[in-house]
Amino acid sequence: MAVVEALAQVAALLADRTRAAFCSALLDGRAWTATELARHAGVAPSTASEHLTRLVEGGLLAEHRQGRHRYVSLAGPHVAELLESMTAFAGPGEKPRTLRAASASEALARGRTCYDHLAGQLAIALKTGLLELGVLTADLAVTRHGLVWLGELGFEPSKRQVSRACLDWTERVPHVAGAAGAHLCGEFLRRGWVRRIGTSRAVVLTSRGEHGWRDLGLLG
Amino acid sequence: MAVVEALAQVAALLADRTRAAFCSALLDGRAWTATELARHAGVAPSTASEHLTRLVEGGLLAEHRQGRHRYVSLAGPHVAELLESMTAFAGPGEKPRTLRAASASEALARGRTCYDHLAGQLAIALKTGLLELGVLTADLAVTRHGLVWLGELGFEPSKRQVSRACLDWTERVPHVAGAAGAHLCGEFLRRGWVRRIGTSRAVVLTSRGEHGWRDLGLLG
DNA sequence: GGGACGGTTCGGCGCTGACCGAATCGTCGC
DNA sequence: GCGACGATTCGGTCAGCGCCGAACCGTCCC
Repeated sequence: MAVVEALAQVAALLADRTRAAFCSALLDGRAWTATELARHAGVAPSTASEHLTRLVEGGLLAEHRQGRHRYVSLAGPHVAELLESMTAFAGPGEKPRTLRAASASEALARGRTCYDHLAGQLAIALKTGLLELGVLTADLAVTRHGLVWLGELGFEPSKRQVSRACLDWTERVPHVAGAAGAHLCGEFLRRGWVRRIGTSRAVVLTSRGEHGWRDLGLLG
Repeated sequence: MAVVEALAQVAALLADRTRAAFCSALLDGRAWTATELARHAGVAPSTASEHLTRLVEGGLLAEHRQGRHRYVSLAGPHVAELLESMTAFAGPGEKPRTLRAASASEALARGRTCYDHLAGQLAIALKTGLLELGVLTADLAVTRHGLVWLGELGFEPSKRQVSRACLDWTERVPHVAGAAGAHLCGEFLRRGWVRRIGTSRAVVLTSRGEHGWRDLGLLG
């Protein structure tokens, strides 16, 4: 019964609109200040402060104080995976109403970061390429050959699970998370192959990136 | 922002102690009547009825009316996976207080069903055996050889994902879910190799089952 | 030092929702 | 038909919590 209690508690943390908005914003993998989140969610700073305290105590967020700022971020990849799987379950939802909202959600569907890896159509394209190259199996496990291939891109195995399926909530099929997904995303950003759009989670494949992917055999 | 709304709504469904208890009970994969669940959770039948309606409308449960009974069950494997991943996140929780609770939770830790597949120490033993036989890779994907092996046990691939890692909330490591996990569990129950303890989710490996597992090379 | 600003604490308001009991409906079995 | 029983509806109560504004604390910068 203690387990039930714990389940209800973690669910309660996300059951509030404002806290859910905080977590959703933090899915971009970066650290936000308390005020930024308050403005983002449209609540008073005092309200945001209390919510953040609860989320940190609940283990969903990590905080890190610096001078007069309180930076918060997701407590780890496991939190991101939990959030994505819940969002995927919650489903596509209804269509956006305004033109502004429509173009924003379209950009997100095209490509975005999901904590530390890629998501959206871009991630599915990447997965397809990796499948064709024989880096991944159909169940998204990395093959022996795949490990060599990843190694050439600077990947080094750690104690973290190499590959992990993460259900994409816009495409409704799994994309690649785990250590490999995180490494690829980081490498693409570092090389300028993938670039963030403004300050949002949305990303695009640059023309340099398209070139790079083609050279690696990921496209076509 | 519609996505945030949906996330909060599905979380709110599980944020209540009673509803969480319902879902947790239904993780045994069977259908329960409304009254059974009410008694199980210690609430009035009227209260249970309202909760069930909300859970069904939210897509978490499926109902199926028969005469004067209302049977409910989890809406599918995706719900079970969501519940297990949330429970795994919520963590081991504190120790049980009473002797009765302790022995019950010990039985659950030893072996249980998780919707349609095995969980607990028994599932980890199974996973270890499957790894040694080369049926699975370290990332829990089924190998080509594994498909043949499973086929000899009557497994036929469908459109459902063959293998899927499901985080075990007592053992804190992944066990095997997906179509393969479900088939093995069903087959073991059918053969009498694994038996339910009373009416709970807990299961044990029978002596016949131990024999069978040894013959298959799963033990030792 | 003094002002600006990020963050927190506290008191109070208002709404949501979880719960029960009583009444009612439908089904089953005698 | 009649009683038993599972399930539902409805009205009413009560606790919990999300929100804000005001006051306050620390840090930064001039």
